[in-house]
Amino acid sequence: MKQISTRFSIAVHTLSLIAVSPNDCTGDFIAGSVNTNPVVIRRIMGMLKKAGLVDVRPGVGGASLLKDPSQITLLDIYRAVNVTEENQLFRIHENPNIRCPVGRNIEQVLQAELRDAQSAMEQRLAQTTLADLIGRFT
Amino acid sequence: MKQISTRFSIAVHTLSLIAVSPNDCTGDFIAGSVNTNPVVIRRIMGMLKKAGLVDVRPGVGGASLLKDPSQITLLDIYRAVNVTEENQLFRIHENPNIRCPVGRNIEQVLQAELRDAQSAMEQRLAQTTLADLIGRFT
DNA sequence: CTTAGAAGTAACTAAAATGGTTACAACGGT
DNA sequence: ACCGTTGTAACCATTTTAGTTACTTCTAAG
Repeated sequence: MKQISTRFSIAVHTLSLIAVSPNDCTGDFIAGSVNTNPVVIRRIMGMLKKAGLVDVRPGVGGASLLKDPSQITLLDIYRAVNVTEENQLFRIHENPNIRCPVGRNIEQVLQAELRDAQSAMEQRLAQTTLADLIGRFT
Repeated sequence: MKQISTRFSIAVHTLSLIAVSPNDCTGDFIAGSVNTNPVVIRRIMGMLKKAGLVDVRPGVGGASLLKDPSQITLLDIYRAVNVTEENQLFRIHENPNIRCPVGRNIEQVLQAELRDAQSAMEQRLAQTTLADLIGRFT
């Protein structure tokens, strides 16, 4: 089955690190904690930057949060790294046979259901903030 | 972003067809309504069969539901076609640095949140039955 | 018993997404 | 000016899909 990219969990990890140790958070340092290649971190940092969650300084290095951890939800992070795809968790097969009653209506009927299901997941993500997570890294 | 396979929507389409026209539901007929290759349908039918949702008869052909449409939820179908993967919608990066407080705890903390989010989506899918959908194919 | 039609399945392919990697340009304090 | 860092481009191996061809197996009808 298809799974949601580790970009999401890496982004949460990255933001947690920045929140916990505001100093020394270079891409290489974060990559060391995540245990991956620094370029992977830079790519994700670029998405977080574009989403307005972090400020990254070229040259000198180091990142800082642009919002308080209590104001950043998992949904914010999820949306930041799931680029380019607007809103579609589920795919629906295309071009069903419109001469068939089922084929003619399946897309519209299913889309409403799947949108609701996706929304249920996202609303759950919106309930947890970065601050909530940090509190559990005892 | 990764999306959930069209296997799911095709499976819903397939079961709807079987429920609406219990006769003549051969793989080729279903493939004609879905507008894909018959082998794709046979593969999905095999999964639905293994999940105990349909009975398919080799030789003569034709499929029939093993449960009433009001007893088949979208979650049942979702689970039937998302084979082999047990329960993981989200992936979490592996082998974080355990010498880092964040790296040491991120997996456990995140896993609880993501499980809840996935569960929220699945519970929404469980609220809709095949009978609900069929009623909308006017 | 034979045959036609259908399911079951293996094997191959193209396309897309992912995550890792190397390489290099651009930037900015010290 | 230098050094460490960010920002990207380019490339690659792996995985997942979904479509396709081809072949075997099965069952009912003739």
